[in-house]
Amino acid sequence: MKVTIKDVAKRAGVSISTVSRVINSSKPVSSEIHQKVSSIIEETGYVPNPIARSLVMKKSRLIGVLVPDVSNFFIGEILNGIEEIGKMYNYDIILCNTYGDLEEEIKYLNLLSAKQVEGIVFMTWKLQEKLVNYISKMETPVVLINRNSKDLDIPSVSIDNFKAAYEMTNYLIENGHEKIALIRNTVDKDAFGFDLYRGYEKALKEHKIPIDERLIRYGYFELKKSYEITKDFIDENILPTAIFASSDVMAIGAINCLLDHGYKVPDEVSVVGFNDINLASIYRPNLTTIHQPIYDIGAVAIRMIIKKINKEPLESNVSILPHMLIERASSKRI
Amino acid sequence: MKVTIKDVAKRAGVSISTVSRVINSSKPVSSEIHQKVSSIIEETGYVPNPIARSLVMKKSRLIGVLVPDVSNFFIGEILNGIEEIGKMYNYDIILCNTYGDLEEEIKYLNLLSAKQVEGIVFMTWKLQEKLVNYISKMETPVVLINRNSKDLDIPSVSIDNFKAAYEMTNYLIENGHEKIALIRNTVDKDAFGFDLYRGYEKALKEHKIPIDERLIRYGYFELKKSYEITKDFIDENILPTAIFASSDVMAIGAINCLLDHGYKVPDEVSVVGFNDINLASIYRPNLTTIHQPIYDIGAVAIRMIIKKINKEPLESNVSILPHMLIERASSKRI
DNA sequence: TTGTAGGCGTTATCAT
DNA sequence: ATGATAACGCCTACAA
Repeated sequence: MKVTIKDVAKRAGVSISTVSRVINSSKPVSSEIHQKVSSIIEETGYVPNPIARSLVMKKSRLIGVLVPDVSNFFIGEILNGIEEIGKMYNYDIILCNTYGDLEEEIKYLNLLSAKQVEGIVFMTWKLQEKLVNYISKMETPVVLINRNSKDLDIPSVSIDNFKAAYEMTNYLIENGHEKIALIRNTVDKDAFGFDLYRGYEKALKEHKIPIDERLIRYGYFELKKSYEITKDFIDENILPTAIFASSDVMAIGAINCLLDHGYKVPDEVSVVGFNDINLASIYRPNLTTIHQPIYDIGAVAIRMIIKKINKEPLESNVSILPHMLIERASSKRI
Repeated sequence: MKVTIKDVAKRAGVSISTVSRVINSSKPVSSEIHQKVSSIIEETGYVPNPIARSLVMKKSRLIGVLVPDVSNFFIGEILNGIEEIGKMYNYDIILCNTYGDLEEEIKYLNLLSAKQVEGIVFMTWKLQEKLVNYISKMETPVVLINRNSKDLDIPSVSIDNFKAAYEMTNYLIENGHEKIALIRNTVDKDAFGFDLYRGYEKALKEHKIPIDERLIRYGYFELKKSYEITKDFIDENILPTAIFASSDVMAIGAINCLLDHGYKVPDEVSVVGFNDINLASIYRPNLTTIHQPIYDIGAVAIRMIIKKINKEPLESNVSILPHMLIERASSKRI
């Protein structure tokens, strides 16, 4: 049987209030009683029941984390940041996998707030409007990951995807590329990575390079799809000199396809990615990519949610973290 | 303000017990009252407070998951299995990152059981004896992942690492290799992967191939270390014809080194891995490796812990899942 | 079938 | 400084 505060009180010959006081040092307790109670807590191995505590305090010290795929390379690194900082503030993390499915997301959003989590860190591939409305109405504070939601009033943290894509496209152009394919995530405006398209477009326009719609395709976050797209470029005989993939994984899909079909990377085709997941520097050739401070994204997100929980003001509703273009072996000047 | 069972009772003009009964269908309720209460629950959006419920039921419907590194490729895939099956049984997952540090592990083990989790899925790189003793004494049920603990009375799930390594070594030998390096994880007997060494040894012995201690090194789970080891083989002029790494990631470290130094894989050196993480078939050359049913390992583990929670008997204390040697492009006959 | 009341383990507000 | 006691929201004998 678990020992409770009552047991301790009884054995110490004091009231439970006193025991509570020494546990929480919420009010002064005479040092001899403090001694006694402490030693009894020690010997009985008493630990306060956090559930009972939550009930009266109305605080669960739980933060829900909703992600579309735990095993995703990018997300795993973010989770590290979330978990570590959460623990630092004495919060535990409840992890939920949504598969990016809208219904699952709403279901879990409900479930979590019913479970009395104090806040929710939310990440998804596609932030549909329905979801935004839903979240805005929730009482539990939510922060979004990897979403520039200046227009929304939901706090969020991410890099400046638009600018990063703009820089990457410029980099390719400055290295002599004109036929630059873009492998986007999805068609949807509300999907993760839409800003990349805008950045790409702007760079091309500024350099007066006409946009070739045939070179803009959708990889749906999948390595395999990206592989197929690249194969299509080959088959359709429109292989560009550079491929800009919206994620490192899709960049690798493209490179794999190229290598499998006898093309040299980067000698014949430059391929660049986005995110700089660990894999980007493990894979050969190393990926030229946009470095995101992935761990920090998680860390900042959970810090924001904790601030929201404590009703502290956020410096800014959207936190934009710095990115960096990293040139490695998968791209070259032509 | 959150609506409680009292509010519902009041508005329905019944007692809270009646409301409780319709929520849990624990006892018969006349259909008209049932109607009424239901509709009020509907319109108020009442949701039972799981914390209050936990307190009286002494069940939190929470399962703790302790892993050494969330962002590890192998672990991410396991988490998918854990999360999905957990949800299926209406359990939530509390995720903790231990970094494989003994003190952290013990700390979290305590923390979790204090948090009233009903069970714990535990994974670590090094299962020190101290930890085993500790776990055996815990009241909260624990199941170990990826550990053949026939000798322990702690339930566990994994593949037959010994047999898998034996098969892999045999495979290499049958393909003409005699100089086979083994990149182990760590020196420790209690570390994850010790059985691989035994399997390797047995295969060599059976084929009367003398064991060359210079070819057995320790990569400590790290790609970088494995890279360095391979570099050492080159520098010391003892590069074998085959390298058997205890993990896919370390196999990739070895291959990267080989490629960087102008060696052809698999033409000059065969390199094989272990685990078959997603990356194994993404990386080029594709890795010959031991396939583990990674998702299932997580799924089985959580099923076991749920059985333990419900005090149902386990068919077996150790669950050994099937593995498979997958031959891909990183190895060849010589 | 329905309601009353006690209890789950804490914290917090009163008195004392 | 210490001790009763009332919450917190829910479940469950027991009574009616």
